[in-house]
Amino acid sequence: MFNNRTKIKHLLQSEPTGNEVIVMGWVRTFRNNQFIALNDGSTNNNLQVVTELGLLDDATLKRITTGASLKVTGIIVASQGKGQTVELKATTLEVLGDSDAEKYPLQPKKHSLEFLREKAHLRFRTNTFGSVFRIRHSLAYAIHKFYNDKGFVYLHTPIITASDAEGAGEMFRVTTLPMDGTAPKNEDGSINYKEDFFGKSTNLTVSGQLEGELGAMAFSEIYTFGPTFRAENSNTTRHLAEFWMIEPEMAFSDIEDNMNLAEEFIRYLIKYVMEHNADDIDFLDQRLAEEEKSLPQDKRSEFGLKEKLEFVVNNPFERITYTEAIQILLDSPAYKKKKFQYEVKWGIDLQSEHERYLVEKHFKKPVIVTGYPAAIKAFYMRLNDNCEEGKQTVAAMDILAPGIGEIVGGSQREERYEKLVARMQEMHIPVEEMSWYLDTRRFGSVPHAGFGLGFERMVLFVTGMTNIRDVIAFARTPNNCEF
RNA sequence: UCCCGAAUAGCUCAGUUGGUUAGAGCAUCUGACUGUUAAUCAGAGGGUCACUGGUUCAAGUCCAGUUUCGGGAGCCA
Repeated sequence: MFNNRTKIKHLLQSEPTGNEVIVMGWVRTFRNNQFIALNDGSTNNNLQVVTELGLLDDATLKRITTGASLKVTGIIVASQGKGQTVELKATTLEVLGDSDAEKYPLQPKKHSLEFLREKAHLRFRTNTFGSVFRIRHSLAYAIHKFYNDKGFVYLHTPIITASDAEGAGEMFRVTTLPMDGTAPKNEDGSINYKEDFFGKSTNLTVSGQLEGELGAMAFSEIYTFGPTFRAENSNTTRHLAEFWMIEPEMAFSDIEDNMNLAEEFIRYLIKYVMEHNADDIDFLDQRLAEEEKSLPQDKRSEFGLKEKLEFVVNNPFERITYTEAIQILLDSPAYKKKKFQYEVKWGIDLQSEHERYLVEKHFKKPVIVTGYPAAIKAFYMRLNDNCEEGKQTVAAMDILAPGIGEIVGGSQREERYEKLVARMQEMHIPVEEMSWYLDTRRFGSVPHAGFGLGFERMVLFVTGMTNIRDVIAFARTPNNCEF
């Protein structure tokens, strides 16, 4: 019975046909006892519902409050007012759900993002979060479309894993053993995980990459897209304890192919959203422009949101090696004026301030850095041949985005069995436990490469939002697991 | 985890060198108006000044600790 309704987005694009339609939605504001701004989440633009005098009794009028849900039957007519071309002249109106005006937290005014973060269950009903989450949806859809169209197989890698060799940070433990001290113990007093649900110690995944590689060794190209968990005590605007990650993995590919795919991928996603969510991008663009007005001159960004997205779509990313990056930093005015807090020399991991300088000051566009020192990168990355003495590098690549920092991290994988095993031993990775992984190098090993793209960081970049907690529905961060 | 900052009405914020009864706009409620666009006009209600302790004749204001939030750093996507 509810399916004969018309969506507001559709109605707003239609002519004043004089046809009778049914709409349902939530009241944003009620003006003049006569004009209802109704929203159903299909767009930020509200439908103006006009109730003529005498249509509704006083008791019903009082129930039309911000947040209340309505079913309205009416005629689509040309609007006499200025803010819209068509409006709905109501013939019948039913309040589906009341919303106590004294208790409903959202007002028809601008709220701070901090306040709305505490009301995450209701913030979808605001323009900003409406736009953000419609865009998030579009991005998720576009990701599947991109890889599907290229013939990649969507592989669901496990959420629960016994592998603790991924080396990507602290993990959340998964167990059914009691926490009150009565868990079975070994002779040395440590917990006996043989008695646990899986017969071993298990955790939530920090990456699907290693399993992804197994898939790539059969399907040639796979991608994963799922939740990832890191138990790091990170309190920043770009880290979550539970986040989503896309990890493509391609056989018969090297670091060049990897960079090409990542760059094409990012550009595709931006283009898709600019085409399919133009209204939402416009809204966020204006919102950001308003925000910027209240900032001091030197804190304002050079580009508006749309300008930034268009620029990224139309200009190739800068590609430099780690060694070149270090040289640029050493030659920079910032370095000479001792502006950097951290030391710059070959062998260091690039700090935020260094990445920001390269991306925001020097190149002013996304930058792909390749060829990092082996000592600061993971065991599975392919050792580059013919390196200078003492400067062994790996075929790693990080994509650094303005305002976000690292948005992609990837590499060509070490496909040579002996070199991989030697590297694992060097880095104290338990080789026996990883024999399933090493089997790919024993049986028909091929050059292959892949990367991880942080989904929420991508949403941040496309929406121009600045806090990662505002682009995921219910953020999980240290000390916060509400809703 | 470290550094910096903040916490006053439902929301956003003001509150002077410590000194009467802590204010404004918006929201809410009551009434008026009825082609409005975050409607407008008039009136009303609304406060554990985050918490705990201290200094003082006197603390929203000063000090210490705690909690929470924000920004930055590290870890990373």
